[in-house]
Amino acid sequence: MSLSDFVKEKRALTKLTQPELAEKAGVGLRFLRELEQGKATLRLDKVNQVLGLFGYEMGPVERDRNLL
Amino acid sequence: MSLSDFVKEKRALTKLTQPELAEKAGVGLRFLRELEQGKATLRLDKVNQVLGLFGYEMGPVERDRNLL
DNA sequence: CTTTTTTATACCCTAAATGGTATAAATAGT
DNA sequence: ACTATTTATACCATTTAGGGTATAAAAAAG
Repeated sequence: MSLSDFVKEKRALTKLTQPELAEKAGVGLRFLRELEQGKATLRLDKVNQVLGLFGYEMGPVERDRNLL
Repeated sequence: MSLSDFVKEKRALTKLTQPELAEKAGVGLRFLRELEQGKATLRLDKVNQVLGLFGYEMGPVERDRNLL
């Protein structure tokens, strides 16, 4: 599962809009959209601000192992 | 285990110097050093270029769970 | 269908991340 | 001890990510 899908799914589960999630995470709306659209050149700390709301953070995982 | 420690450990196991790893990964030496020193505002794609050499990539993981 | 809400796209601007290089410090080897 | 190798720090220049905003498209609600 890609990072963008992960965020989209978590946001759907919490029933937040993009502006709401962006505000809660303390990131710009522009950033959150690029995150959900799979932009590769994102800043790690900003991604972590978003994942933190869901109890997650970015870390090294083995490639091509699909988690669930 | 932090990302910086993860990279330092992997690099030690492969017996590469920072310049060697940086070159193999296609990132600047400056970047690799900041990575190993725990800088938070790194670009995700650059981090992935490094982790890729070790068969890893950045992905969401539950917080406070220590892997190994 | 129409209206409302949500999401996507397209700009501009500023801050800062990255690369490069040169020097200093630390570590390893003899 | 000294020397060679590796790593850390400090600077400059270029590129670009991120914030903001305005508009357009799409989805949801009525």
